[in-house]
Amino acid sequence: MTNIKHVATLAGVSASTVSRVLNGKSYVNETTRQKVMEAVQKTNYRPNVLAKSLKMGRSNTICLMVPSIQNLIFPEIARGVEDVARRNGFTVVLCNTDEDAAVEKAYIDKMKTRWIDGFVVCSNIGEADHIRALRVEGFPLVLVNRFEERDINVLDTVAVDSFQAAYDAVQYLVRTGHRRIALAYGREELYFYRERYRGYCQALSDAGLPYEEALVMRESSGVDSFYRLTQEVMRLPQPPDAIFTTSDPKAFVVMHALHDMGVRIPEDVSVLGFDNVSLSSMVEPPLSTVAQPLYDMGAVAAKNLIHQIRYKEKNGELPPPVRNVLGVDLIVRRSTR
Amino acid sequence: MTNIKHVATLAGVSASTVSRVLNGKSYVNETTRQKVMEAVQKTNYRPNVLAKSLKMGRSNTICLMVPSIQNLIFPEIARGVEDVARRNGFTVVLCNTDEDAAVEKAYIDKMKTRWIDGFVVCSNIGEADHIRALRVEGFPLVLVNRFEERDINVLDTVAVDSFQAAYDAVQYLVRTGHRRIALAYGREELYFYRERYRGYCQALSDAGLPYEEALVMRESSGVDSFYRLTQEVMRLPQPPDAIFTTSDPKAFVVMHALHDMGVRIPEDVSVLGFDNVSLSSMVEPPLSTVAQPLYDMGAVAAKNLIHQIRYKEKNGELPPPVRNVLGVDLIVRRSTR
DNA sequence: ATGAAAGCGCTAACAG
DNA sequence: CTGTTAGCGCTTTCAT
Repeated sequence: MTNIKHVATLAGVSASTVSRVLNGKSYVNETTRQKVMEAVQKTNYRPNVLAKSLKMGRSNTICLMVPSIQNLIFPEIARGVEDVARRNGFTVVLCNTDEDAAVEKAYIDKMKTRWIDGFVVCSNIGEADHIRALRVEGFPLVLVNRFEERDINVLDTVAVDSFQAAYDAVQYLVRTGHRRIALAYGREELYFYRERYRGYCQALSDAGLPYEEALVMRESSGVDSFYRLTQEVMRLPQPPDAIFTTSDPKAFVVMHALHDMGVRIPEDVSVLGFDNVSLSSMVEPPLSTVAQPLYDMGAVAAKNLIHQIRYKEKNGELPPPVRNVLGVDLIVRRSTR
Repeated sequence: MTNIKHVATLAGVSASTVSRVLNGKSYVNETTRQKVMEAVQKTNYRPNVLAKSLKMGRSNTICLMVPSIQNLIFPEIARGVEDVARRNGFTVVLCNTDEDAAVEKAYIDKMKTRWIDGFVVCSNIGEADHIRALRVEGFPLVLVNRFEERDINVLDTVAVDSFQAAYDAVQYLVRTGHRRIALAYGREELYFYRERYRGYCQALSDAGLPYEEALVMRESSGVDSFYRLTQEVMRLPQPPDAIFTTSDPKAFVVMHALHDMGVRIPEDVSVLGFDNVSLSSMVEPPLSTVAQPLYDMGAVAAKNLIHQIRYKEKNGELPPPVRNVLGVDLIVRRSTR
């Protein structure tokens, strides 16, 4: 690898001059600038980012922490993050945590020693104060999707309005004639699932429909538990005429169970999902769902993070936190009537 | 951030001694070792990886290059890579290339300036000599899934035996009574798709079945083109009684088209996929498929890469390339009879 | 406008 | 066994 000194001697100048022309921070005589550029070309010189980072205390690298990239929604988010990172000269390090606090902590620790510039995290942050601590320590941080109510406007967040989205979704179901709407609830420790639940309740109530505990399916052991829960709810004396699921993967399981029971979708019961994961259009029937702009969420998160990084560089402190709320789209396909 | 000097003065020794106890390369008096460890604890000292990398010419970071993490198979592979990387103290940088040679080159360039230790690449390497060049330049490199025949035993590779897997799959179809087996061919510029095609042809021929060009569906514009192709093939005077697809996403599209035509699966036609992507068990009917051990492929690739890195460190040169061939499993679900 | 020198934090000879 | 020194490649005062 050719270094700045080679270039300098080749151009007949000092290393500092080369640095100056490359970083354009200071004025340099046009003719020497030319000479330097020539030498750079000739040697195909690339500055050593490590050395630069060491010197500058900045690595142009950000860390993306997700529970698991195997979970359908995170590849989309990750792609959004990576695209804007790349366009801004940043590199992204991928960390799968499996929602294990120990792994998370170990990763954070490791990232700090690399002088990572900031963190985009989609973690289960309920108890995760080691994540919140990041901002206190001065690290740019943005939370995507997973955070608590108390984090809003305290930390930077990006998400959809889960309450409103669920409310609108259920209202749609009511408007299209459904009267007994079941809910496939997600893990209750996650704020956004609680919000979707609230939206469901509120929409029911505003429509004058009763809330029935028997109609809310509560996940016990992973998404697969909805297979059994679907069977149970459909065997009720008065089974539901629609099932609103708080995520697409749950909808897939529900549809599967329904199919195995010989229940027709949407003739006997409508199924409405949440997320619009890439495969939701491929199942049979194609799933109606509330589309979260996953890619955009990643992109917005990265933009916000990079803004924080630059702001901090300039002002020595983090900008005030901002809450990014993105809109959803109701995609009507063929699983609802 | 506390640095090695703080620790040194706190422990009343020199920086080199601290370095020595932390890296355990050289013997250190037990009592001074104690003192140092104490100081390390007290200050919660973490070595600055950047400085270390700069000094050592190694970053403990590897680069994972994929066309797009949004493509269903790459999250699994990525997870395999990341898990073994983490367990070995490596960090992974994620690069989505969209199979764009320019993006690939830019990434490689950038990675080199970070002194990345090695590359795991799942790229469209047909013409990509900038990838092959990596090994010539001394970079540890392993190719997953995508490579040409001429790369085998020249570069490190990991993949399944696509020919054999396809051969066995078609043989299974024949054994279960299918006589007119269509093939959903993939992009022909990819070696592994050509191999699957070869396996298909050979199995047909060995079973005494004729090869019919009309029965091979050739992708024109992305996976969606199989919707139309399926319609066409099913409208043939003698339609197929089975469709073997060279990837699961193609199978999903095929099934979709079949369903829309009112063709029953598997009663009228069996569908057999390839990959065993996580969603293949969730579609209706659950997809029978040739399971590639995607996670393991990633894990093996990372292991191989790390071995190369260590070998090179020790011997100053790369070890001879190895070809890793992993086994597949035929998963029979309900889309085949 | 440019060069010399110091230093980011660490490791590895080289002495002792 | 341990301290001193040099240097990885870069940026940034401070002189000139």
